[in-house]
Amino acid sequence: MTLRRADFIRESLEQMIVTGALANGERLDETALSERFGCSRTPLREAFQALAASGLIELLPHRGAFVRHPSLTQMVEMFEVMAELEAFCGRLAARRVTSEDLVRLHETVLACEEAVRANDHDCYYHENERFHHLLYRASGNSFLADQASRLHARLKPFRRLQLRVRGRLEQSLAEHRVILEALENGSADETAAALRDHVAVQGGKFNDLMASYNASPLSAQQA
Amino acid sequence: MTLRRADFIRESLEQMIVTGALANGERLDETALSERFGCSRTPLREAFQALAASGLIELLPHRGAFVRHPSLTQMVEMFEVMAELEAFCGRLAARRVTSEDLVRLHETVLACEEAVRANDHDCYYHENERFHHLLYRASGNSFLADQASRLHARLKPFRRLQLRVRGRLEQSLAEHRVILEALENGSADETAAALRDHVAVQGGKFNDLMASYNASPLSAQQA
DNA sequence: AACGCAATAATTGTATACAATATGGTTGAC
DNA sequence: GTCAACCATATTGTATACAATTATTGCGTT
Repeated sequence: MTLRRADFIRESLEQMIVTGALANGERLDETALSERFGCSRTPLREAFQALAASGLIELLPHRGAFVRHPSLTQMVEMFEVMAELEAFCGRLAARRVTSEDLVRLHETVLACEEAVRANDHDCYYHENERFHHLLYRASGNSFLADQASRLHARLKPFRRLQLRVRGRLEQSLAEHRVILEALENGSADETAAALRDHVAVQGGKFNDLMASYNASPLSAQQA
Repeated sequence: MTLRRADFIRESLEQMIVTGALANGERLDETALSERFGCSRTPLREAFQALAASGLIELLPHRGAFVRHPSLTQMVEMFEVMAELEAFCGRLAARRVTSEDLVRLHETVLACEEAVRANDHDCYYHENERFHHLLYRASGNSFLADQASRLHARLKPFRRLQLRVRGRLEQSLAEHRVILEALENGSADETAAALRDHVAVQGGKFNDLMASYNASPLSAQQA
């Protein structure tokens, strides 16, 4: 039971940052936040350390904690890395995937199909998460899986925006099917390529992303 | 000027962990360490947060901080990811590298040659670091460069052990030459492949690594 | 003798008090 | 009138005191 006050605060602040409730460049006032959370500055400062480590805020000595939303450039850079990490997961998984993994992956694809039919974006979103995390684990490299999961989590708000684009659900589902088929065939190159294309921000997707970025509350001026 | 006590402590503890001065599974006593560093528990706890974020220690609620050295399996996993990250850096750099970057890379290769002639392992080690960091930056993706640098830093103690193996210096230098040549030719595939081979733990290198791992102070029993 | 429970001790988590540093405004000189 | 230096204020960094939780040890029971 991890009932540490600091952990709760970290998660809360993380939510507030990624949802845009806290604007970019905003300074996190320790006193104000401690009153808001009904605690002292101590657990807040511990939460700050963790947030700074994951890059969500910047900690300037004797000056305070500042929210750092990724710029459009940084976001594209992160997606570029994410695409490569996922491709590598797929490459390894093509050799190492177990039959149980494949069963679970098939389940998520079926669930995704159901979600598309029902036009249930939230459901699709969650099954999509499950598909990707299963894939990370199927790589057989737990360190890689952790790294991929972390970056995946950081890109979460932007992915959510992307899925709002009309027709993206169906396209995403079709790509999942291609990935899974390549995986079952055990062809590493095809799996990797399919995942890279699935994740990478390129062509029309870039314009969609840029549009949603500009429309999102995260788009406040950069430092 | 970042003269925070907590930052100094973090670096100190980091050193103590990676050098093996702190054994695996060892519990970090807040009171004992605060006396040793001549400070209170507060900056120590902040340092713990940062160390936990980079995976060097594990923070169990109400139980304390425990040193977590990577197991041989985890180490191999990390090298597997490192190889892929560097390969990707090379792939991008092959398209994006500037002439200034190439000049600097040539300088490090020359310095490495000098170090090999003088049989100066420390000098070679530092120039090797410089070569790789230049490459990360040359990828033109600063997020990727950061991620690569972080993992590179975490693998530092093990790489140092590897370079001790007889003949490894000359082989490493030769590989640097191949990488740089591929980079100058602008051939992404060759650069990526050369870097993957350079970093990957495979064949005889695996045995060398395993031997040095078992001989190192980090090899204490896993949790 | 072994197991379980309870009280005690030790350690972590949090609050508060104090010290050090940066920021902003005011005053003075040029 | 502008710039620079200095002081006042606010905020961060650290120390210490207190609360909450866990580990340990001893005792009693089976």
